[in-house]
Amino acid sequence: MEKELQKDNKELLSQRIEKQIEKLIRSGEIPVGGKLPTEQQFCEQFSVSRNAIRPALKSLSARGLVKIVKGSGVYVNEIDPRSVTEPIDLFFEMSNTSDLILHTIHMRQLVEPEVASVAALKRTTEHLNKLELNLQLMNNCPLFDLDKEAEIDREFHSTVSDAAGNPVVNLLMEPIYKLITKYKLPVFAKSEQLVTQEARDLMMHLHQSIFDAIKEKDGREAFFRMREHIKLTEVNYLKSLNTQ
Amino acid sequence: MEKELQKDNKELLSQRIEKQIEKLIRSGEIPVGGKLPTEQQFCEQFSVSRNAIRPALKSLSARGLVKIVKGSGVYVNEIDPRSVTEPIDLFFEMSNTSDLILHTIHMRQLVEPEVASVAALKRTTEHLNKLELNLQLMNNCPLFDLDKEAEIDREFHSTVSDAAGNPVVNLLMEPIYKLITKYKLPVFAKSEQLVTQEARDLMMHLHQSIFDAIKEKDGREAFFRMREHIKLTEVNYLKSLNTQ
DNA sequence: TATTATATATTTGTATCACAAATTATCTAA
DNA sequence: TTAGATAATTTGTGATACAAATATATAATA
Repeated sequence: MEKELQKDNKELLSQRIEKQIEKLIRSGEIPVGGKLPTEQQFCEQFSVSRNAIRPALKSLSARGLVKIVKGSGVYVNEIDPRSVTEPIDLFFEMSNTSDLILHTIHMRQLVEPEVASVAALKRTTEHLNKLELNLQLMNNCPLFDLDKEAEIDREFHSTVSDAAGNPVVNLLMEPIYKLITKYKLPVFAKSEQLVTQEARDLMMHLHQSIFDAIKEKDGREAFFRMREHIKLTEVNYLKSLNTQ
Repeated sequence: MEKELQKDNKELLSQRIEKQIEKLIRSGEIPVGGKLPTEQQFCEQFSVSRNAIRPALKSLSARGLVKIVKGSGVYVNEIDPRSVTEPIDLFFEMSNTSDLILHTIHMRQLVEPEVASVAALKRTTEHLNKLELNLQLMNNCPLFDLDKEAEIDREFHSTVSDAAGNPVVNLLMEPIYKLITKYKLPVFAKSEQLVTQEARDLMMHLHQSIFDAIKEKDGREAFFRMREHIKLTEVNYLKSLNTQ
């Protein structure tokens, strides 16, 4: 049962084969966890060599559709939610303009206040513990260790999102949180004139007030404190741009 | 100048090579548009065969980091924003549970009213024209052509997002809009009892009112009409689940 | 000189063959 | 029945050759 490969010429053999195999997967013909035909079988079906099959499988593997196990076979992958945003991470990382960062901050302004509000209602004690620990870590973080500060900051917001209990929001916001690390790079490059104890105290105070609201299940309060916090984040970022 | 390959054994040769080459790219050592060494050169540098290099390059290509041009070479890719969400599309497509869809609808409730509000202030006449055309298309869409209706619906919301002028929001919301097509599948599977002219009229009326608000640059009105619309969307989806 | 056409060289894609390495299936012995 | 050894299967890598697309160099022409 040899299969047809529509020859759109200009398209490589391995690419046409990749599309064929992808169809098998996306259509559900081969279920998740199921085993694909062996390279040999594909070779016969498509009447090509392994050198045409292997790049197709490798590409599908890199895209997360299949998992290749040496000595065993190729299996349809259960997609890992944590991996699907990696291309976005890369994109943000490589187009790291101030415009982009401002857009991400604006998106945070859209999403995070509401998220904090929902988190206040749905949070578990585990979330509270994690947030409390986070506040301590921030308190112990050296004033000039901006990388560590940013990482703790990221963790805080990521945890609040998690507490809101919407995995879709989590998934899509994570790449944005990862950018927090980049917020203060201009500051660091410029000088330490903006790295003050007051700025740190203000940030910590806002984190604390957000935490308190979430702890008290006060959604409205959490909403406004978060909005205030992100607004301050934007102001600080703009300030750091201007002093450059 | 042969390069070191730390042998974490268990990890394949081609995978270690892929990481090495990825470093060259992410570090910026080879700039965007720059040309990578040829397969031959890599073979010499790493003292391996082409069969170890080619899968590494193919994987990087599938992940969007490089572009392989037959007869020419391998080049560092300028990442295409439209492609970075493809893994998310696939993930949503393959984990198509009612829970997931509800979560996406909740995210829409978080984001879209604000987006509509901003769109009302920033929209261009091109956006208005596109939206107006969209309303006509919906008006001419047969009542029972649910696929077409969903596609027009998706286009409407996508355009409103675009009008808001935040590419990050656009990028991250697009995978969610693509799911609109799936909303009414349960309905279709069940029966046509929920496919009524009234429901269609109501939806069109809301689209129209959102459009009007955006046209009049009335952000507040756009906000509430959009909120109403998404709320209705959720109600309809829940209804369709219950009748199943 | 500048441009075009031709020829040559370079580079990636595919075909074979061979073997290594990991896994899976089979068989044997206790 | 179970444990261990053996064989078979399957993907990974090496090597060589050639096809196909592109890039470079050369030569011819205006």
